[in-house]
Amino acid sequence: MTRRAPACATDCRGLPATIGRPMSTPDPTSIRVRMAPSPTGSLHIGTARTSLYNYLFAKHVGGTYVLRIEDTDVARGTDEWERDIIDNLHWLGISWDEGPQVAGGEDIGPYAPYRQSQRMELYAREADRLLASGAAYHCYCTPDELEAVRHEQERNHEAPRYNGRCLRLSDADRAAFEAEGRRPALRLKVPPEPIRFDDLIRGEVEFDNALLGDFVIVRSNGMPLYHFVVVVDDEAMEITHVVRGEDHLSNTPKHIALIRALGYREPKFGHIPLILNPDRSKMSKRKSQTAITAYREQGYLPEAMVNFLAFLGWSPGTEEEIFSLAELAERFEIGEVHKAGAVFDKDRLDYLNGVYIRSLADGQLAYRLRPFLPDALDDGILMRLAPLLKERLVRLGDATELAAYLTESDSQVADLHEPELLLPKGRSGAEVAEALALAHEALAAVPEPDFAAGELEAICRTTAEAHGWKAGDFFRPLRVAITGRLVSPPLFGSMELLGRERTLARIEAAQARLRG
RNA sequence: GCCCCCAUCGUCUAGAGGCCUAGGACGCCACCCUUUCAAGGUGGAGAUCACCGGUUCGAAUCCGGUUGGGGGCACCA
Repeated sequence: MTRRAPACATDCRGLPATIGRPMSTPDPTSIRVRMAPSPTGSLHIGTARTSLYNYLFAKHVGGTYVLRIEDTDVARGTDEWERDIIDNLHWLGISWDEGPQVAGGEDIGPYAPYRQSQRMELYAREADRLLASGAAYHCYCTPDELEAVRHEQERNHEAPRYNGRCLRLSDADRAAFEAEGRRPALRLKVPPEPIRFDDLIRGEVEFDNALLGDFVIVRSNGMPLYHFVVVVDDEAMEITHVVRGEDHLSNTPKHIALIRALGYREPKFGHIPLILNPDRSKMSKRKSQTAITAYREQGYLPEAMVNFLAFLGWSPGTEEEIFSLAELAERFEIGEVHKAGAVFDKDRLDYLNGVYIRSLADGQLAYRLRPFLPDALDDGILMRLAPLLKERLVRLGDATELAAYLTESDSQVADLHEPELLLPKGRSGAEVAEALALAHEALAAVPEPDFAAGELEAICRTTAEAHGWKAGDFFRPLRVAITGRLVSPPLFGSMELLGRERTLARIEAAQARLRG
């Protein structure tokens, strides 16, 4: 329990009551949104932000937030990723009203199950309906045949789309294919009509479905495909607003075609801008760090991450920039979301993380630092260490290096530096050895109980001054001797934490190094 | 290739016809503070609002085009 990463900072299960709006206002026009991650990898930054926007939208309007696991492609390792996704969403403080609350756990909500792999019957039934109504038809084309057609089309500069070969198969043709052992895929007969919809973020958008071609909705092995399944589930779960990434914008006309064929009610769509790599392409693993876990492991705070993510593509229209999750939910308007993509600016995340770290109370910081520091440092030390580190942490993980001198042995620390590192500019080894001797003498005179930062600083300053040393120059060799580094937490606090005995021993060791 | 979306400092953005000789933040550069590094303070550089045409007394803001960027066009999700 001691080494676990910090749990989500807020109540994971729901927003604090301070949100200013009753959470479960029974509204007849009740808004239902969903997040449908696919457990094919660790929670992605983009997925996290889409989840966040859905969450903020739902909370803002008092709607219901559904988590649905898009595990159509039941592959190995799915459970692991599902766990990762749920854990990290919780870590961010994002909660949902319906869906699996715990990885592998029971689905909670009136529309359960919320895992697609468990809803196959429904998909099969809906597919049959489409087939029966003539809105969909069997296609016996093989992948090779399809590819050949595609190549042909490319050569002729035509749009690469299905040529409708199987649209009018005779029973004899079908029987022949079946006899060959071919199993049919199911294609939607896409009506060649213009599709327009009013995007929550972009306004009116129009596509021409005549350009689409009949797409496959159920594979020849019986597995339903994504476009079909989302539409069926969204209807079944009575989703009213589909808020998703812009990469789905051009998929929307397919979905609308499906919705019409199935006789469903059309939800509102909102397509949020993509998060971009520094080169402005869609943020990808290849070019950026995309796993939320990776940020968590480095010691980014969930509050900072949420604040940062929320502002990639949205702003409250004021110059305020620090917002808690609850405050974001209060302010967030889906219609204010930008249309253009936003580059993931790590410098800005770093800055925000620093702001949040500095705003933490010492006890909170100590608690959150726990997973990043060795067990050898007990809670008492952590409490005293926290204020020393607070001003200089960008990530919690940076504490590891800053506090390393505490757990390293005296000889390790000595080995960390060349003797030259001890020398301030313009000072010789002999002079510095002299200074260390003076410091050692002065510090040795401080009895154990008085060995505290204030006292140590006073003594060292007096000593430096008495011997014509500039404070900075006098402190440098001490810092290097004690921490083995040129950069450290404040010197006297560091000494105090190290303790009298080890402090003196390290100064002696440094003196020895200068001599030898 | 086809379709769709987008376009304000390097980055995130404010701006919804006159308040803009375009504001803030990050980053960057100075200086101050200072025991290192940070943090903090002060100041600075940085955007002819992609470009070209309209509309208007007046346009970053409205319209059209161009260019550029992005996304999508699978028996992946």
